[in-house]
Amino acid sequence: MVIVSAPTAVPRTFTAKGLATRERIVDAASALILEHGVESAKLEDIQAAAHVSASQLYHYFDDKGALIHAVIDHQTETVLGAHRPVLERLDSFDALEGWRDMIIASIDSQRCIGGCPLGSLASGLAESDPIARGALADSFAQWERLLQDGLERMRDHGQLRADIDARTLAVSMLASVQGGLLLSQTWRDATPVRIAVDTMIAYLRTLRP
Amino acid sequence: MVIVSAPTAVPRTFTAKGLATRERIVDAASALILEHGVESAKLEDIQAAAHVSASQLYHYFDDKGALIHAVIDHQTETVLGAHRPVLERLDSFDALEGWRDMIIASIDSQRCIGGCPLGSLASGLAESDPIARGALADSFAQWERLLQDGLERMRDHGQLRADIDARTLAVSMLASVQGGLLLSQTWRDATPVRIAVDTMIAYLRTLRP
DNA sequence: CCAGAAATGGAGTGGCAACTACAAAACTGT
DNA sequence: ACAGTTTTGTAGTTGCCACTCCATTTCTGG
Repeated sequence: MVIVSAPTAVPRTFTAKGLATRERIVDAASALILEHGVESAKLEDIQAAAHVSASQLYHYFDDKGALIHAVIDHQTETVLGAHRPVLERLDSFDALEGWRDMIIASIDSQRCIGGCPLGSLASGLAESDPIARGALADSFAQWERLLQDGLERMRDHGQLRADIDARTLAVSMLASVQGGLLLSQTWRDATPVRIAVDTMIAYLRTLRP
Repeated sequence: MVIVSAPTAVPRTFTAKGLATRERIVDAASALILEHGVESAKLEDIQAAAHVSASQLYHYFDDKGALIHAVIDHQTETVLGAHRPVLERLDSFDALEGWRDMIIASIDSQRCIGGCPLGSLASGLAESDPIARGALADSFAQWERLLQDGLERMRDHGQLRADIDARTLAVSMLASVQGGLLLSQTWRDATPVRIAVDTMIAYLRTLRP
């Protein structure tokens, strides 16, 4: 059997109703994946949670991988969407502590289940889905960028010395958040992430002019 | 059907040859799980890598879960076994940098694949296997203890102020390592973990007497 | 209002991977 | 040497779960 015409994916067009259904699926998948892990989340459960049938799921996504990629995009928007407004206003240590409180409130509201939506996805997909790893690498890069810009703003506001390396500090803060959330998830206790971020903030205080 | 006698697991006894086979299986499973992730690692591949048949695998382990628990114990011993001798000699900033170099050499030798063996297992099992989560929580606690003791030794050697909170700093360092390794794994670049640990060391330098 | 398209229902099916059955071989202690 | 035990080989089987098929209903544009 020879494929004659190019197998270009038909550019599917969705109605508003269709898009709403698609969104319901992604929402349900995001929640179940966060709660049970990427690999343990079954499509059947996602269908039930989203109140859709199997045919609907496959109407909107080619396969499970495509759904997971949509979940990555969704969680990236959710996480960055929550952090962006806070980090874009970063200009003082008070604001920085507000950011820390947001992180703690977030993990606390989940009872430490699931950890960081992006961190869990990254860890669970990095070695089995190269495309997913690339997408998550990009998500982390955006997050890091927000932190870097925020730290530079703090510097420009005279809160930090002029010679700080904002990029290095941003990577360190992101690592502290991710590692702290992993420990909090494993220990089922929000303390570690609070300690990790507080320690980074304490370090930044030593970098005041 | 009523179970009359208590279903106490028969305390199986293995010969030296049997234990060697069991070890081969755990070694192969550890490597494949690190390379492909917990859920993606197939028993069939593990059998092939360990050169054992299915019956052998089930002779030594009740099921896949039991094998994974053995892998957790194995990786805990591998990681802590590597860090223990270094952390037990922690008494200076030079020694601390030696520890950092060990971590970087380790992730580099794996080409950033798999990240931290314990971190990946924790993230992949925390929401699907409570027993595994508990075991890994304990592994992290032991690791943190080693760090805490090391920091206290540095303090006692006059390298750190007397009023430092070693426990808090140990948690922060562990979080930096874990978060750094996750970023390194995702970005396929050892730089993040180096930055994360170096930043923590820089902070400790501000805590000298 | 009516054709074509999109959305949905629901009962499949196929493949894979965890797990089992059973017998033979290799070992161990006496 | 031999009885019992441990180790191993081979060839299944079973259940789950991602994915499919086709009919039906609902929607949209002209």
